Amino acid sequence: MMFTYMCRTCGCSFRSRDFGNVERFIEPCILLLLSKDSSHGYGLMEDLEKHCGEKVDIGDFHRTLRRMERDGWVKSDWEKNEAGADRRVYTITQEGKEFLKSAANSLIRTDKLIHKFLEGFQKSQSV
Amino acid sequence: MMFTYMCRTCGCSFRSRDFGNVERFIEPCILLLLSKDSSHGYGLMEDLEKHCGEKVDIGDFHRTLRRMERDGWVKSDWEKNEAGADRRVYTITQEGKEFLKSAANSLIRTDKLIHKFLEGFQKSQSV
DNA sequence: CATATATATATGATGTTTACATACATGTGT
DNA sequence: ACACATGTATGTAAACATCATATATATATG
Repeated sequence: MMFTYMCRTCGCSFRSRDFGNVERFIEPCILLLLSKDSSHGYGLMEDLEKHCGEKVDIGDFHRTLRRMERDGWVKSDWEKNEAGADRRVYTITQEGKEFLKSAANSLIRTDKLIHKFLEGFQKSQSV
Repeated sequence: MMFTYMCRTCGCSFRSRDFGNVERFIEPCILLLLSKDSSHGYGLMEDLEKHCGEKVDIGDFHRTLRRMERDGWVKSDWEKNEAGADRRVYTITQEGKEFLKSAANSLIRTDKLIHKFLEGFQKSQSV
């Protein structure tokens, strides 16, 4: 999620990330989907765009899945695919389920911080 | 905000960031404070820990303020200080006020994404 | 059959952000 | 003289994100 700004002095455009990104938000989103059913990377994409509301970079996405396996949240097995290239099918682990729970708790805390900020902001705007 | 994990293979402990951080959340928090009154870095700390709820690294914090000035959200002036080292006093700019508004809007959107996730998660847990 | 397209996974290069340590300067209290 | 509080700043390394590109297979189309 990048943002294009305009430089105030020379008028050149520069890029910066949009604001409000939750770091690695994609991970609990993936785990929530996998907690319902095992799936493969490419197939998770469509569901993710529905659930996360954001476009996902496919390269980054696969790298994220490999890291999640390294971290123990998921495991993978290759599956033969008649209709195209073979698939690596990901399954959530017990540790992944526990991480999903703790991530949900962290997100509740994050949500409170955001609310606290928005409350203060709205108060300042209504003056 | 770091988190200590235990490695599953060798038992060593490794550190990773806690989950749920909003990237550069500190920036709109600073701007919200400065929209009420100009202040200097060190002095903003106490208020920030109240408003952001998290500890702030002072080195990182000053670097953030310098970047925010470079980006045009704030401007600074040196102020003589009888009771210690001189202070760099930051004031919000018009552009900073506009960024604060757009950041608030982004955070409303972020909040919706988190809610969508938490709803799905709670549904999956109640089965 | 050559080419394009959809499905599918992976990596290289680069820049940004964060964490932690450390440096530097001034004034106060003992 | 020394510790401590106040105050700002930088060096370094790891983690993270972005964008481009590589690789492979199956299907559709001219």
